[in-house]
Amino acid sequence: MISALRHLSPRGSEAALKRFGALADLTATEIALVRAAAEEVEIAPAGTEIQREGEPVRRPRLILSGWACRQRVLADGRRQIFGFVVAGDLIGLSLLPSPRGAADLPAPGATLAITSLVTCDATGLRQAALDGDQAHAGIARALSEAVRRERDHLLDHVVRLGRLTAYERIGDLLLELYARLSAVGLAGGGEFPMPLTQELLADSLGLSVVHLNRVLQQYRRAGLLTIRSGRVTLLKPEAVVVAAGRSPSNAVA
Amino acid sequence: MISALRHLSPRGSEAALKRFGALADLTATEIALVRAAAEEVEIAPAGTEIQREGEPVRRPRLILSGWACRQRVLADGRRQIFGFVVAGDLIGLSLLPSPRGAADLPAPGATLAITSLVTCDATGLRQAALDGDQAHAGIARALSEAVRRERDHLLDHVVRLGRLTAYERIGDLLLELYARLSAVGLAGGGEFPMPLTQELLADSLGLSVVHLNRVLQQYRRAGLLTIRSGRVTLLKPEAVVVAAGRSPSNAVA
DNA sequence: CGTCTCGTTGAGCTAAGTCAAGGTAGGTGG
DNA sequence: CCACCTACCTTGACTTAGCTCAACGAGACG
Repeated sequence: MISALRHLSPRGSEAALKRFGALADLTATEIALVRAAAEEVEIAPAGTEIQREGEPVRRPRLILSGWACRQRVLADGRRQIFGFVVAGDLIGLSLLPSPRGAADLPAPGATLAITSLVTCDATGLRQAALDGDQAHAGIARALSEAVRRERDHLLDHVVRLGRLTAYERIGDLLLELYARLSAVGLAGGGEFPMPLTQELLADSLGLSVVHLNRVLQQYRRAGLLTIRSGRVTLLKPEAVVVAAGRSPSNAVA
Repeated sequence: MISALRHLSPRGSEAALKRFGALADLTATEIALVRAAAEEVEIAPAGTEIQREGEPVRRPRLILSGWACRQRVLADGRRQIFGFVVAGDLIGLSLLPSPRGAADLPAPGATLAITSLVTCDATGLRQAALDGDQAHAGIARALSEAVRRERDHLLDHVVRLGRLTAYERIGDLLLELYARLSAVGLAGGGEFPMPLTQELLADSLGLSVVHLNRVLQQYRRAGLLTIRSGRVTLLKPEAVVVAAGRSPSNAVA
């Protein structure tokens, strides 16, 4: 199931590495450490279940390129997606101490590769962060920051699902993705790649595919944005911010 | 705002301490450490905002008795509650390394005392967990476990909001509360105290108060449970499990 | 004996879901 | 090159879960 090929010399992972470094100031030594970790990559084809729910958590990995999502599937087939993972994000990372005991716990959700996914092992980075060595303080800060952001995204998602309308939810999620992809250099000028099917978006936003489609039409007809051939174009980003019901101050976050 | 009285010799906190100890096996020394931390308590009256959103995170605290909730309020007044906190739970705890930098970050949500809330400072416990001393391994495991459970509850909440019907959401939340309170000895025989108003429940479950009320009627009329004078009674717990759409295996979790 | 908070109920409305039928584009095999 | 999948998107018609507005009841409290 985790059919993975191993390669050397990854391509196209520069952005992810740069973004990881942007989480905190890193020393030259630390940067070298990160690059070394990214030397040996694993490629998972689209559709692969990187992590199965309930099975022991795998070692932490840094995404170098591609998209994944964390999800849970109910007994009757209903699915809820917790969030999406893009280049520069980490999966399976917990900065809890106690190396033993903390691992081998059942995963609270599955992780699914949406596109072909290139990752590298982040176990070394995690250990560097936890060894208390002052020389690795930057790595520690970067990983803390990554964990913190993941948690914040989850809280945002709870608000979306609980208290935003379908129209607001969509705008809000697209703005989050735009901001996150911009940080990795994968978005700019209001555009970004969008490999997510409407089914994935619907299962993330707690909507039916049909309704999601109709609400997207509203955005399209209002001239606020378009989604075509795997790309999102925010034609009027400020208007989308308003549509999402965000306060202007919260806009860029 | 954080009008807090300081007392010694807390009363009624035994259950919370016992439950904290149940998160992991603790040595006698560790138990003494926890008891020492619980010597000096802070009492926040109901309605107090223990932690304001956006303000620097306060030092971690262990709840000895009372209820609180973590929430976010939107610009137009809509509110989303992320979850409830009861005796034995921790608030403001992050086990990230880097003592500096990790603190002073803006809180991603507010924490509100629902009832009068008795807490004690958990900074010492946190430090004991992070100092790497083998003598504190139990504390470290207990805190990791607490963080892990909090995250799992949040994921459950996302599923509730995104993919469960109102009827299922209510049953599911009540079952979670029942399980958690049972662990502290505050619930048993299908009964537990319920200081939450219908407004709090509604803002947690992403429903309107009116609709929440009506769905509660359904449960009541079906003879599955009652909520009266601050107490929930699960008359047919197994039937509630079914109503919540949980698989039997997942029932007790 | 007002007033306040909380719970309850009715009436009517709307956001969102379901069911069902096409449409489009890329991919594969004859 | 065409014929045929298959996965995904789109649209229409209809149903329903959940919301809003509004009124009222009951207990708590000064």
